[in-house]
Amino acid sequence: MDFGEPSICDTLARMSTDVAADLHRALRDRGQRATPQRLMIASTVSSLPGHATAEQIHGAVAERMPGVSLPTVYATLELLEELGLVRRLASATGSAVYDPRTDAHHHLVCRRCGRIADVDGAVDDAAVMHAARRAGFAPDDAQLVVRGLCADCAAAAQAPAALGS
Amino acid sequence: MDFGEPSICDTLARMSTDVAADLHRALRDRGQRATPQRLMIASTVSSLPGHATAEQIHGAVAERMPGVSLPTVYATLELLEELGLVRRLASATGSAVYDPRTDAHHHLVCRRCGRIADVDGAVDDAAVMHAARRAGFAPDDAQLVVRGLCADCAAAAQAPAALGS
DNA sequence: CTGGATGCAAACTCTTTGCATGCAT
DNA sequence: ATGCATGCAAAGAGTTTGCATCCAG
Repeated sequence: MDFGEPSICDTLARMSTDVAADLHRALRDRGQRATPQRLMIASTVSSLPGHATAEQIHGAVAERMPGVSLPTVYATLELLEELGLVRRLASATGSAVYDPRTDAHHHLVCRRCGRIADVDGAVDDAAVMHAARRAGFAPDDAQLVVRGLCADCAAAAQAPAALGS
Repeated sequence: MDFGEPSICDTLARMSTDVAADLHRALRDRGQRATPQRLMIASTVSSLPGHATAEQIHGAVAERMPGVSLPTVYATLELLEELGLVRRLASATGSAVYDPRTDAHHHLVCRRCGRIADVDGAVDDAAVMHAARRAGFAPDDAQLVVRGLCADCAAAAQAPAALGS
């Protein structure tokens, strides 16, 4: 339980110590290695303002740790998803997005630009969850996906030719 | 309003007349062409028992109308989605799936095999919809996505080594 | 007739895999 | 020292695009 060894302190100094330490311990428990890349990717993801694609995460990581490869980012994101530190969302527009929020929340998906935004609010899903269990399905969690137009696209749709000012 | 012309009757005879006739009229209203491929793809999609990938739809269509190309299937599915006859779902496992059900319903997504199943039931999403509008989002509809394990995968997870009868 | 739709093939994007090197343990 | 993780490159899957031909209107 001694984390005083400074072998990775150069790396830790540039990332959120909490996330890195938690991940380090979680990986130890699983018998996996706490590499600087993994710690940095986890730290970067947890500090994201919102959702991001693998490529965006790769770019953000590369700013502070050049040389990290995209396959490593994918592998680490898969690992972080198994650990419950990030959630992968299937985007309608090609690339998957990763959500650093692990608490219960819902999503707004713009049908025009594909952007995904978080939205909070209580949802009564008891009837559906009950129906799911009756069908033999073992639910982990449920999220509401609201399709529609984001504020920008709604404005663009109402004034498609008014591009002035 | 005279649909008696038998120019596409050979095709119509092999598909649901209702869907084909409805699509024919909808396309006419949009100034687009009612080709045999489009009518057959629409008919095939509407008769699907559940969700299907573009490739599965292509295969089903090819059984009754050989020679239809995959790009045409994609283009037609995009057209049908615009017309509201089918809904494209972003699958977690690579390929997108198309849902012939256009009424309000919800989905069970297996985190292990990726299968998507329908589930019915009322969901109270008023709070989230209100929060969405307050954020400037213009919602079209909302569906609940329940993640978990399907019956098959739950059984496989509980008895990973017991493969006997 | 005429322009939109099709079929073919190739391009394109995103993601995963194979293998040699390197580093955490 | 040991073997998992990395980086590179290439393969793979799914989807879209370009263009010549064809057919619905």
